Amino acid sequence: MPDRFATAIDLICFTVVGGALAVLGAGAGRGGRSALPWRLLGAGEGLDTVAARLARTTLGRAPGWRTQLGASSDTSRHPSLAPLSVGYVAVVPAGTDAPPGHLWHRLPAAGAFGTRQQRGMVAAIATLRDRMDVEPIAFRLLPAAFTLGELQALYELLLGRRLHKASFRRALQGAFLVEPLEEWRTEGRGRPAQLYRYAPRRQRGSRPVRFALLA
Amino acid sequence: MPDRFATAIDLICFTVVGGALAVLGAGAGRGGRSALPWRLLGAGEGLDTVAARLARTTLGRAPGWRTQLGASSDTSRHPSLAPLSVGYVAVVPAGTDAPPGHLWHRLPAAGAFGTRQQRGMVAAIATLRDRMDVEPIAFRLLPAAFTLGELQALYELLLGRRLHKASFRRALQGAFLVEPLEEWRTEGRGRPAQLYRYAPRRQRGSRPVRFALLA
DNA sequence: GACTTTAGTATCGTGCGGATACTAATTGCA
DNA sequence: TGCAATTAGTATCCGCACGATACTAAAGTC
Repeated sequence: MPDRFATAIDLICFTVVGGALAVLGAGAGRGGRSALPWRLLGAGEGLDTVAARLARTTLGRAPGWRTQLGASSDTSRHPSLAPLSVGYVAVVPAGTDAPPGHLWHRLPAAGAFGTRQQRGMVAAIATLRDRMDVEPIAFRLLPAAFTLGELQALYELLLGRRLHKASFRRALQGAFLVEPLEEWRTEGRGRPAQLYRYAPRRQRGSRPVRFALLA
Repeated sequence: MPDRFATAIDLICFTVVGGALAVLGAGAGRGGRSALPWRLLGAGEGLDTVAARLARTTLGRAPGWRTQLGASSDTSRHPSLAPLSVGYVAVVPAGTDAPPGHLWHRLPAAGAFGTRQQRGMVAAIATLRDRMDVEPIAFRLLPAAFTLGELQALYELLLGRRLHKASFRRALQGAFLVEPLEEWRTEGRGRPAQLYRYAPRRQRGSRPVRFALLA
């Protein structure tokens, strides 16, 4: 008879709030400790299925993107007391309200979470950064219509460094990922910015561009 | 009382045999089915600890590199009957003998493994390919001393495409990853190739080179 | 000794990415 | 109403990394 373990699914859900990444915390009032949303795995349930349901019921909507981070054995204590946990990252567009009983914690959320969960967040952001060149993570963190300035700012946020405007746009154009709308948005002063939408057309001559390499 | 699950650790261990990747299978005789080495997680054990021990006891030595792939809930049946499994990838240098009761299966090992395990191998190779630019995976798949031709052939094997010799060497030089030995190896006909060893010196001016981008 | 084979290097051209500077369109203010 | 300031977006130039090609070097083979 082998050992058996309770298994928790953790959700690390990011959005953008005021130009910074923010992570969804459950049950925190003012200044108090927060925790990642989680759910125990039930018999006969698949990991991805449970993670998808956890995200959907927590947020009230399906996240724009989601993937598994990996499994960890919690020598330090998981809130559920489960010795095994499987982490999932998800993203929702900027502007998504935190569901009732939850809060967006802008990073670095030094005080709000335990150190174990903060380590998970670091790994989660690394995953976002690693995969954003090949998956539409940045676009899922933005509303359907966005300006190229917002898109670049998001890339800079995830990559942790400034990008060159002309190079960014050249690369973006070469990748055939976005489509301009006949719509402009004026943001205070300055020339209005044209809005774009994510419309990837993988076509002949669309060379793959690794934005992460741009300066 | 939450549901509890037996949990298996799977080991996907690669080496190079005759210019092709090979994966370690347990218990296969001639032509028979093979299975990945695995071990059930015990109470109070950490995932990484168990994976390291599984690799060490299976191979008789610590692998040159190892990392977690992720967790999966086995709707199709795991050999251990555990409903949960956590996969690990590892590599050992070319020339490592298969331990007693095990065999190296050169890829594509179409017949030897079940489809579930073959999917894991595909994911494992994708992980190797994704991380080989930032972790010394290729060097752990080679003996301590190797020729640049062998190194390039290994990169080509993992990336699945030919690389340009001069570009590869230029990039390698710029990365300060290897050090020439005062030793040459003659391989049948042709000029002998100088041997090198992995000796990374992260120093001023060692620009990071993404070999995966080379043609 | 000529040919073949493999290792390794040099040279050149092209194209991408970064710097810089420019145009465009709006707000704020005198 | 016009000018400065601000932000969006583009054009031009240039350096350099990469790929192509051709070369040299050192061994085996006939």
